Amino acid sequence: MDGRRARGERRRQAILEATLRVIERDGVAGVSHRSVAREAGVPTTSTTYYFASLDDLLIATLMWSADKLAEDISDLIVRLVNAPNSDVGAVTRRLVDMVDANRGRTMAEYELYLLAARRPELRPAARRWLDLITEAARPFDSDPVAFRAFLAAVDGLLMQGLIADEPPSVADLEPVVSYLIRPRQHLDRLQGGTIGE
Amino acid sequence: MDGRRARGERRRQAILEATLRVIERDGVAGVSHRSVAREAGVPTTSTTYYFASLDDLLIATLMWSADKLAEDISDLIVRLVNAPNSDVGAVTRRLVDMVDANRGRTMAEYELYLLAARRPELRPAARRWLDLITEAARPFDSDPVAFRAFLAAVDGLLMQGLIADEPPSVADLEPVVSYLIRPRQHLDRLQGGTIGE
DNA sequence: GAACTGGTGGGACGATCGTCCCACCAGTTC
DNA sequence: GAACTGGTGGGACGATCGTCCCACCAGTTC
Repeated sequence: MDGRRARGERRRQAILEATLRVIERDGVAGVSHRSVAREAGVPTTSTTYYFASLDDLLIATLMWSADKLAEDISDLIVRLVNAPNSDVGAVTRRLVDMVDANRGRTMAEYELYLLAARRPELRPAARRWLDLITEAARPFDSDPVAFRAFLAAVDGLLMQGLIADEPPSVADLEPVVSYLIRPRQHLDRLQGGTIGE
Repeated sequence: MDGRRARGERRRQAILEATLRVIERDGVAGVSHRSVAREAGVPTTSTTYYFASLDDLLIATLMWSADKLAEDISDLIVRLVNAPNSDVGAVTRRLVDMVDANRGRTMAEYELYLLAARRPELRPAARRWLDLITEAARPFDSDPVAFRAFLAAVDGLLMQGLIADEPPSVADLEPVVSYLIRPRQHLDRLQGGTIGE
């Protein structure tokens, strides 16, 4: 193994990670060769050495980041699909975590969405988690329509959580998540309850 | 009325409209004093005359745009809440329209979301339509949890529609929208159906 | 019609940007 | 150890950026 190549590969990775940190902190707008180089502690020319253009750097970073996140999230959802009665709380806690502790990460993800809306080549990366989950859930899923609604609502809850004055709590989100996962149970409970429709 | 002021007000408005066109076409990243001035057909200095900084221009544009959109959308949803059995199709068509014919407009709206996630002063504008609808729907709404799920899913369907390879059709979305609006009916139909759970 | 004032628009400033050039270093190959 | 090669990093280029200065125009006020 060529030691030069190995160190090069490490530096390339360091640049990707630095770029993601810049995006989390300042958004895609804050990414420039110089800002990334400063963050990574490398000379300005390194970023052009490893990535043909700033655009390439941005795309590489967002794809890499989306890949990490997709595997991360889909694990959670697949587990849920396999055992829907197990733990609504786990999903809710994960969502809260994404708009609170991992807020920067989630914003970066939606920066990617928006970029992908304008650039077709980024769309597969942006849809990665949706595709993974949909594929994994297919054999277990008896109600694809309700499942699509659930996936859409997850995106919406996250986006709306990002623009709330303060991040929603588990108690805020749990009823909604529970309804989305077990709608029948929710509706039955409501019917036996008060107002009705 | 001072004719100078009147013309000034018109030019101010023209700058706002030009800025929105630039955002729709190239995103927030494409907005600069020069690009907006070129789009509006005014000298570069006009934009700084009417807006103290580029940031002010951006914020003013997004707030104005969000206001327009909020009233537009909330009309539709309020009508729906008042008569839920009337026309699921109207809502679906509106959603399809937002990711197809009015795609640029919708992307601009989500640029605002993302900016608002980073800047608290923009959040009221970004939440405008959510707040309007929630307020208007309150007296008629017997299931706030399902309603929140519906609103989240609308955001998610729009975002996911923007990153689809081609915009979803009415036929694609109608089942999901129908389920979100009349979940009980959907579930009952499913139970009498095939696989069941 | 003179003084005032809201708006106009050309031109410039320093800063930052993406990108490239090029001399050089440090491992690798033979 | 000489030739090669992957990577390094300082420095510069033209372009574009936000913002400001300032002479001026055109309605308004008296």
